Parts: sequence; structure tokens; C-alpha cells
Amino acid sequence: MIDKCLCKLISEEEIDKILGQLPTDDTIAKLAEFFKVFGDPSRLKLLYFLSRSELCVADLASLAKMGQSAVSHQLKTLRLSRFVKTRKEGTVVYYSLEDMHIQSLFDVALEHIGEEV
Amino acid sequence: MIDKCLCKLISEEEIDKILGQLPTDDTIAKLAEFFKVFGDPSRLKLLYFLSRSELCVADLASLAKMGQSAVSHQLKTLRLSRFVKTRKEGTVVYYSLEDMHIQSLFDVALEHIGEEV
DNA sequence: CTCCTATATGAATGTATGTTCATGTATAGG
DNA sequence: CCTATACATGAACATACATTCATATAGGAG
Repeated sequence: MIDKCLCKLISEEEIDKILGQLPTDDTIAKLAEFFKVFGDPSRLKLLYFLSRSELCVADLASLAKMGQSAVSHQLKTLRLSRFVKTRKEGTVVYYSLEDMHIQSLFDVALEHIGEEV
Repeated sequence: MIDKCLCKLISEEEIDKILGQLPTDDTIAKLAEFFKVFGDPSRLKLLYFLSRSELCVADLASLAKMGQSAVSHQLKTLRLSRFVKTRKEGTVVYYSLEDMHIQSLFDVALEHIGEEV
């Protein structure tokens, strides 16, 4: 854990300042959880479809070419992280996006990987 | 895979349009890889420190309270996904951010999880 | 009440991933 | 050369995670 070096590119005061402004472990953990949700192709697909239309579970499974159970599990993840919301109608559960920041996230990511959508 | 329902909330034409505009599997995979990099607390910490200063491996390990090997492994991940770049000086390797979109990513994420940095 | 459909969920399984440990490589100093 | 330092890397291990399978729940149709 304790490595030498201390390259002295920056001063002690600067180090203290950087450490002082370091987000708490809790905030960092939440940030990681946030991004982890987007780190799976299946979830990204589901989010894409939901960005285009409110959809029920079966239709999401059909569009994403995934099993119903897999979709349901992933939607649970998306629900718990508050990216999607649900509306129930009889036995059908309709999912839609809760958070509209998603598109801007994708924009930054696509720019980085150099794709023109 | 083939589930029933077809809730008909949207028309066939709309479905075709949505499927037609679906990014390729390759693009989706790259997007997921992009976000996966941010889905780990250790890497987030390292990126935070690098967003404040160019730093060598040992100092990063010291700041992040991580082992040198762990830091080196994670820096490799960050290098391969082109988030950081290196500069060598003797035996010391200095890392710095390659990509400046990172801060805007964090802003969106922090807004979502409801933290005031 | 009974059956069917839509969805959720728990257990099991295979795979991916982060850290550690041991070691390899490269460079500076004596 | 020889040694020490800085960093990289491969194997091993433990954990996390995505999917599947089987089953549970809940609501509508008859």
C-alpha cells in the first residue's frame, strides 16, 4: 500500500487539496453503480427501445431478442437504479424511461468511441 | 425468445423504424465497454486524481490507497480504452487524462444520483 | 373456481472481473 | 556489472454478474 516515489510534481498542499476534494467513498460507490448499469449491452438495448417508446416486458424481449426472464431481471436492475418507471394495466406492465439525461450520456460516449450514431 | 403480447401500443411501422435505427451490435458493445470502465470505484478514484494532476503510478497508488499492482492493472484498462495517456521519464511513468469529456459524464451522473459533488 | 397470460423471482451455472502474489523488464546509480 | 527502484504482467483466487430454468404470483376470461 505504501509506495515510495512521491514524484514531487505537485506540492504537499496540492496533494492535500486534491484529497480534500475527493468525493466520499459513498459518492464514488454510487457513481460506479450508476455507470455499471450502462456497462451491459442488453441493458443498453432495453434503454434504447424505451427511449423510443413505452413498452411492455414481452415486447421488449421480442425487440431485444432476449428471454422474458432475462428482460425482467434487467428491468429490475433498471428500476432499482431509477432509470425506468412502470405503469400497470391488467397483467401488463409498461416500462418507460424515468431519466432524460440518458441521451446526453450516450452522446458523450459515442463521441469518445468515435461513432456517428 | 418469442414472446406473445405485441401490445400494439405502437404500430408495425414504428417498430420497424425503431429497429432500423437501433445501433449495430458493435456500437452497442463499444458503448457498454465505455461505461463499464467507469463502473468501478477504483478506476473512478484514479480518474479523479488524474483529472487534478499528472501523476506517476506510485503516487496514484498512494493517493488511492491501492497496491501498486492493482493500480498498474487498472491503468492498463484505462490506457486500452484510451482514457489516459502516458509520458515516460527515466523509470517513472506519468499518467494523465486523454479525454476531457469525463467531467461532463460525472456531472450527469452526479445529477442523477442527487449528490452535490 | 379454473385456466391462461404476463410478469417476477429464486436457484443454479458459466463467465467476467478485481486484487494479490510472485516475478519479469527497464533504467538509473554506484 | 550489480543493485535498487518503478512499473508491468501472468497466474491464482474470490467475488460479482448475466442468463437460463423452474416456479411463483397476479389478473382477466370463461
